[in-house]
Amino acid sequence: MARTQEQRKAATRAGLLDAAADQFARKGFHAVSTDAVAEAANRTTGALYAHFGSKEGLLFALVDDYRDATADAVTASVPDPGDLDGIIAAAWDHIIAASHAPGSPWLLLEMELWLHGARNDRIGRQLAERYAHVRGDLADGLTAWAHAHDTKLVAPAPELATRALSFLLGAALQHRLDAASVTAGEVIDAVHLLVTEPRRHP
Amino acid sequence: MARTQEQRKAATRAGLLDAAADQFARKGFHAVSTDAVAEAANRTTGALYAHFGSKEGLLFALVDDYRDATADAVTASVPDPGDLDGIIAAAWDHIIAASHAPGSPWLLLEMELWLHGARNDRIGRQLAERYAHVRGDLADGLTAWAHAHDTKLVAPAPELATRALSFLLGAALQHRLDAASVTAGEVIDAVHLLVTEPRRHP
DNA sequence: CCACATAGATAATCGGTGCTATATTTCTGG
DNA sequence: CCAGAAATATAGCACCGATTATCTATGTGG
Repeated sequence: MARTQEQRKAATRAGLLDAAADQFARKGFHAVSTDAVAEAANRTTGALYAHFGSKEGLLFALVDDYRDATADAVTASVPDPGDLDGIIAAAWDHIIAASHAPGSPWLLLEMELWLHGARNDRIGRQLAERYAHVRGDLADGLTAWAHAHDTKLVAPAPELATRALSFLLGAALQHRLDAASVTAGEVIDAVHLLVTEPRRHP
Repeated sequence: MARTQEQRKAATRAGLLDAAADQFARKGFHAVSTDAVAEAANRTTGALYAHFGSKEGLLFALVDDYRDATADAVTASVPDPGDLDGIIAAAWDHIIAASHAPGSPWLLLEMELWLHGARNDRIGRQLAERYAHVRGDLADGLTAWAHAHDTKLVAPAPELATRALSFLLGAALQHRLDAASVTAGEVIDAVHLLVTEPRRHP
């Protein structure tokens, strides 16, 4: 096990952040003890405090990492930009399902962090950047799609991106509480409607 | 002060619930102590525990009350069913602004409770009912509007209600982190688009 | 190999918090 | 008015959890 110090450090840091993400998502920041996070990462609070200084520092680091890491995860998971409905369906799947690790409560962490962002300026700014980044990627995807299909977008791409993201988020919230209340088909229809030229004439 | 016991009790209960709603919204359930809630209501933890038995009991009661109280607040706040854009604008204002008490973090409480609902079956069911109720009211409003204007809705009213609610929620989330990222006009346009027959000129 | 530096583990402190047992105030029925 | 009941207050306990010194292990440069 001749790991370099740097590797060791990075591994613990990553492990702690992963554990924190998981626990914070499942139980909420304040309901999770530093011991619980450390134990889940097979480390101790000593390591945690050496890395992050405080429990809040752990949260800040998590938000930072989170912003950089998952920013383009949604858009990257999209298969190919051929079929718009396919893209929407993939995005929807990605949001409501755990995406990466099965059972990982993605949406829960998203909302947990959103709440902290709404209550803490520093976190709020980080998240705002993150959302802006996601919208940017989405907007790029839309313009690329429109270009590839020789279609004109009904509104500026950034606005359409905001539209799509808004709808997907809100639908996911409702879906989580009552899966029957929102079907994938309805989501696809609605986002399609928000983004494309109306097919019918007045 | 010859208040009857019943009045006293009811007032205390209401005061505690109000204080809990406010504090939970601002800081989060686990970050708020029972003492803090009691003090904010000018009572003591003795009264709190006599009424709700436990801190979690207070949360349950809050969710219950919340469901019944604010269910039709959104739809009731709508001025008159004449102008659809006006209705949407009012709903949007209601969601992003504090609605009732100025400065009351409505959306924060909404999301705080949503998180607890996603983590706790009992709360989740309550909230699911609440959301269903809101959608129901919204759907009724839409059918009434369509009827009054002799228009046909593009899809079944319940689906349109889900659409509108989805978009409004998701837009509110983004708006809270970055007010500039979502404008009222964009919201109105989008919801309009989701609900009405496509038309090229106003 | 060996001193040093760095990463991580241990264990104790200390304030805070949920909750309970008991006292006190406030109403009600006679 | 006055018991008894109901609503709320008071005080304190038992525990937990964030933080911090301090100690041990692990890699590193000479």
